[in-house]
Amino acid sequence: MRNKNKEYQYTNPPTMHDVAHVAGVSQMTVSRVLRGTGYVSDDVLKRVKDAAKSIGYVHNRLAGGMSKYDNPLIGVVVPSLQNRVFTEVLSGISDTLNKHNLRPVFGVSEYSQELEEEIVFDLLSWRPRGLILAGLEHTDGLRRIIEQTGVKTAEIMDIDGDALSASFGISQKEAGEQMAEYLLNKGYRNFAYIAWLDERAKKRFNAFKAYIENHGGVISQTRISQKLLSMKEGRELTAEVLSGSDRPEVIYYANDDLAAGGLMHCITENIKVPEDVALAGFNGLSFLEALPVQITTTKTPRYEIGVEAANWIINSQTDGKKPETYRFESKLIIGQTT
Amino acid sequence: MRNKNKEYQYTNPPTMHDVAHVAGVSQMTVSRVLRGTGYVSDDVLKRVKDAAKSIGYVHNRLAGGMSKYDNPLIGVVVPSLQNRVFTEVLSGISDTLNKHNLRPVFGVSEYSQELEEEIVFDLLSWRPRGLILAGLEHTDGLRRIIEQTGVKTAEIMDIDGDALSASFGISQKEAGEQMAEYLLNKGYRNFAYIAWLDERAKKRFNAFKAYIENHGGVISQTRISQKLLSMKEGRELTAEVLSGSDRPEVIYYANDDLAAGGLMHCITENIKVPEDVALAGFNGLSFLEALPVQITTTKTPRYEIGVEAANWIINSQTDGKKPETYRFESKLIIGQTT
DNA sequence: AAAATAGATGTTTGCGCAAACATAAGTCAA
DNA sequence: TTGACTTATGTTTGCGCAAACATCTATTTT
Repeated sequence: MRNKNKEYQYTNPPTMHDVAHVAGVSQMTVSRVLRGTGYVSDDVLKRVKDAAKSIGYVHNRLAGGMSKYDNPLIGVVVPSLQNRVFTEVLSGISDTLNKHNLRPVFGVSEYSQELEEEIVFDLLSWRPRGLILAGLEHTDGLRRIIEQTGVKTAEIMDIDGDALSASFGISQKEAGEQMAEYLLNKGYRNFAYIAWLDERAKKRFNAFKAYIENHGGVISQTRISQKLLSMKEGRELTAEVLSGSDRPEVIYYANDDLAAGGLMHCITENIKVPEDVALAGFNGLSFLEALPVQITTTKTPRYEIGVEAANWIINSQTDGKKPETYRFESKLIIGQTT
Repeated sequence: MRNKNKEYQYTNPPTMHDVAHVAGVSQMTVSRVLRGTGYVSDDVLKRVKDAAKSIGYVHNRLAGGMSKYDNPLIGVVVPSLQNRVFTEVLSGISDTLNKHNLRPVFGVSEYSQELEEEIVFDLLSWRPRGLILAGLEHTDGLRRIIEQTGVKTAEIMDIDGDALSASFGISQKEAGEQMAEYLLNKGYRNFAYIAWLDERAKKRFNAFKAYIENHGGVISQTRISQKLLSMKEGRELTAEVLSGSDRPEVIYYANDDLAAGGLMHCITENIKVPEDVALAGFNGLSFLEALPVQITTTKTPRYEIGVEAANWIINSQTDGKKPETYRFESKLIIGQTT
């Protein structure tokens, strides 16, 4: 075996055995060198590393992953990549995983629970160390799979409901009520609501509506977009809402993009904000700071949620514990539009 | 073996062998049922599927992946998730891969070639079917690894340079020249440039600058942000550029977010666009349509680039072919800001 | 009726790695 | 100088699956 023959015909792609042959050691020694475990002499260390580099050896995790059970993959499923909220959470997740040399494998569910289930089932075939999902609403099938496999699962963005094992997010209910309370205190009574109803927005709005109606206010109009939520959509729906005879005093939007679109409509049409109509958004995206007028909104710690969810996957023990809730605070940002 | 004993104590997590035991068939038959290949009777088919579901069996790709060589993972590395351009490309990639039941494993390089190399090396340990990278600029180490492993690699967003094996994008050079030509024809001669210099923007600007200077124009100011490119940044830098004594006639921005920020500054400060200063962006993001004024920009087919790159990975043969270039057309969108 | 074929299932084997164990040489204390 | 450890390496084994091949039965063809 101590044969430094550089002409060795290794298989394609090269294996540890090929590296071992070139370096004149055993396969196991190569394994030790490449993982940095156990005892290895300096001489052998160098020979092996050189050999690996010279033949272009790349570790094969499919093989090693089989014998042990410690996989550096984390499954991540988000509803959309078009929504900044999710890309910011993803950023937090990605940055955190990077630090630990873990990789996200991921899927986009298009806001469909069925597709989410399919994707998760597929992701589980990679035996990921953990799973990060958006929201608390999932199919029964998904819940069952997760229980049966016992995969460590973090649910992000929402904490109002039953978590599988840990949820990370703000209270949508509280955020809705907080905004309602603020707007009522400002004296507004006639409200409109513009949204695209994803689960989180739905919870927020229900709390908002209940609070308003219990305190002498009224939701006189609601507009639910079927398309995705964007500035353009917000602008169009705002035009609709304001064109009617019963003009609301305030429009509450399901997110900042919609609200910013509404503001653009008002600027274009010379509608005074907040005198003619007040506007409020949700999320507290940073682009709001660049607008001519600061929009009132609720700021949510999206990046941090991603970071903490990822950290939890990495560090926590979940041996039969009860579901945990990691509550993040949302913050009312009072701008010039209310 | 024909033993339908439901009390069978299977290992945790369950394997095909466990399913086989419960269903009273051989492991190989289970494999056939679950993959839908070969001959299986209806009776056995049902028994196996039921057994798999009842014990919560999830396919283990780490095992199967070893014996064959056909992996449903695709490695994807993008510079950032904060930049909409990349999330839109990712959407195209993700949608396309979804259709073929392939999954992206992915990493964010933070615009660092060194980090990109590290991530790619790590991704390769999963023996992905292909790799999608952003841009044509990579470390020598990365190039070497890709050659040695022969992994099928698509490079997206840029085609002005040497591709490893296939590049998908627009000609940044041409886009820069096109905008320069248009603005010169409009009569503008004094230009400012605001950017965050990533490789693509750099190429675009160099072509833009050369064209301007060769045709009697002058770039009187350039501002390079060290932070990420955002509306807020665009607004601040625009304020700076316009505060000097030598006011440019036009500001060319490296992307639409910056340009929109500039527009917001002008709206706020009552600066007339394009009379006092003209503005031009890049990308043609859809949120521009919601702004009070249409910004002149260059529209790029980001989603399509993602789709085509993914399709190429899925379908093409790359046995020693020369590098291919898939050229997409960018389109000048003339708005009201020039 | 014999031969050929389609249909349904089982058995053996090996993928590339790392855990577990085995060996062997060198170092140190008593 | 012996035994106990430390350091450095090798050997065997099995992870879970799918390819390759082997059987065997029921049809169909000639």
